[in-house]
Amino acid sequence: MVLTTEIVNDFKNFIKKKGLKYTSEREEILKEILKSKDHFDVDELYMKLRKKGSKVSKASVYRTIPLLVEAGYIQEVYKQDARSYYELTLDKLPHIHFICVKCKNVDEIIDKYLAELIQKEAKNKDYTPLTYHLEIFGICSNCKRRV
Amino acid sequence: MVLTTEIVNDFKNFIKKKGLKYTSEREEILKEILKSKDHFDVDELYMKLRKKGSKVSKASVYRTIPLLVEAGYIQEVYKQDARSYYELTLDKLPHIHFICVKCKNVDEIIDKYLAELIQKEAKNKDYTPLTYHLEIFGICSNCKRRV
DNA sequence: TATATTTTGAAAATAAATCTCAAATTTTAT
DNA sequence: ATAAAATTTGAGATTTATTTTCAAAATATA
Ligand SMILES: [Mn+2]
Ligand SMILES: [Mn+2]
Ligand SMILES: [Zn+2]
Ligand SMILES: [Zn+2]
Repeated sequence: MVLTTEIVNDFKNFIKKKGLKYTSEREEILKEILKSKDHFDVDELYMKLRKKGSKVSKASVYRTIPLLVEAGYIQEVYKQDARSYYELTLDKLPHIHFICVKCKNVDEIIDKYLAELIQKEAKNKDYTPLTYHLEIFGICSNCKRRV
Repeated sequence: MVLTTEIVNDFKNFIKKKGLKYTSEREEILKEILKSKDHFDVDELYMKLRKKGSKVSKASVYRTIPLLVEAGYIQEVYKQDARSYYELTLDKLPHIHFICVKCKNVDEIIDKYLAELIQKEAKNKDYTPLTYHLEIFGICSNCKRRV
């Protein structure tokens, strides 16, 4: 577990180092994302902020996300219905996403051999891996039962 | 190597079995796709058809693709810049896509342990896998050299 | 405090994918 | 072969996530 205040401070330094200005909107968005437990899209995040009384615009949410990706706090994990979903990178091991094509539920699986496999293939191609997605589309056990 | 005429005939049967009508547009689109050697999006496919003098509309291309996916001839392999890319499933082993974030080049890697890993995890979750994508984003060897 | 620079919100623009609907085509029935 | 029924087509309109525009507001610097 990493402290929110510490992350917020690191982000401030990241922003400053890039010659950008540290704004309350950027901080609000980061703090809200740090509370997320699973996958989110821009609209969900924006709605959560509004419900708390925040006045941030959707445009600012869209503009802040690439900064948080670059800073390494979040990652785009998959796209569904032409929408991008993100998740916190912190405290998380790289994992597989099982996406049920019936109910759209997304399940996470940690496989300890996956990272090795990727490192091996990347080295073989002289490729520097940054991030990866393994998405498996199929039918979940719930949906198999109720046919 | 599978014969085009044989595939075209199978597709005709597939369409008929679904109670749909077999049209010259659907056949044209399938034949063009069968010539593809790598990944394509709807626009590229549509442009190739038009250059050959075909009169098919983009709407028909969009409408035929899900049929070809359902029939198992093609697969959506990744999304880039809000666009879906497809490839022929025929004669191809499941593979990894290395996507260079600098030059956008996509490289294919066949890993013989990947399919096993997926089967193992799916069985563990009582999940029926249909398709999967493993995309690795990073920097390719070419782009590493010219910094 | 004044100045320069960046960021913001609101609304317009963009673009891939989907939808609409009358005309054309395919299939089935006669 | 011909007619009727059903589906598909092309063209353009619509949808919707994301990006862009730009004047006003906020931030950083002097
Ligand atoms: Mn996840
Ligand atoms: Mn491929
Ligand atoms: Zn399900
Ligand atoms: Zn490259």
